[in-house]
Amino acid sequence: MLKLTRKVEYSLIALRHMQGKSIDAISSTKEIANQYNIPLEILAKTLQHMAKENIIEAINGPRGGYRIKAKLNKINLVEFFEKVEGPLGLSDCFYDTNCMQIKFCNIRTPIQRINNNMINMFRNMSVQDVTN
Amino acid sequence: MLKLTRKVEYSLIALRHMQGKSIDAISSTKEIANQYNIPLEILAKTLQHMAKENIIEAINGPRGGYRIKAKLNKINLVEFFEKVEGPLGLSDCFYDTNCMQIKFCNIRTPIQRINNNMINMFRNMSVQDVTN
DNA sequence: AATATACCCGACAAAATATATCGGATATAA
DNA sequence: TTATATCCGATATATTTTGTCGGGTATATT
Repeated sequence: MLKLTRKVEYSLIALRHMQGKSIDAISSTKEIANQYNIPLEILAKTLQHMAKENIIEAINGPRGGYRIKAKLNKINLVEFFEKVEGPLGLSDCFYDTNCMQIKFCNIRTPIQRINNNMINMFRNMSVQDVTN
Repeated sequence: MLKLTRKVEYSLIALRHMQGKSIDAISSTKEIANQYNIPLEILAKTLQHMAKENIIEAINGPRGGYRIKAKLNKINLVEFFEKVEGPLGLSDCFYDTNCMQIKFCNIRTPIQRINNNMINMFRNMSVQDVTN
């Protein structure tokens, strides 16, 4: 409950890794996977995903890899989490109306207040706050 | 990612239900399950668990059920979540040292800061803030 | 042009977690 | 005595997360 996924963690590890290099240095999947002991294929997927979201940029071919593309201090953690993992919320019912209990539920409003607090907290932090 | 479990939600729904009654009124599992459309057996487990944690009190026999035992304004949400679901943290590595990546990890400290923010947020809210 | 390296990507598989069910027990009011 | 309600371990199902596989495309280097 209330955990980050590995995908988010791997993404942050990779970004922090790239952040530690000069601005246009390139990091390959293999390099990062080896250094942080992350399964190669999973990390590959994760990086491809971030590339699609324009957080990083892919360079093909031998000597290829990735480098940071976005301004990490301009992306807050809610945006980042949603780019990597999809909709964010303490309960599905805040972005998906398929809950069978919704019409009986007596805690939706109070939970929503907590949810707003959580969202605000994450909105007040940038990716760079984590990767720096 | 970052979701409450049904168990926590059912617990809160039940507490709020009881909170709406007079102090020593008794609510049965069946009554609550019916009213909020919750599977009976799951709710039963959930209530038994809360009873063991002394949040509510069980009354056996016919016309039995549960009533609130603890001061809900004295239990913060971290305590509550941990009573119901166990240890709380954005990553396992903050309460369990079994992560194979821990010695390579470059984001543990920054994530821990976020984790502390989240914990503090939940610590500043009582169960009663939700059930009232 | 051939080759080797690295990204691309959908489909699949395994593992972990969350959710739900079952069966038989005990307690107690009526 | 009976019916109702809690108690509780074991098991089953569903969902989500995590990891794997196979065959593709792009490009630097030789």
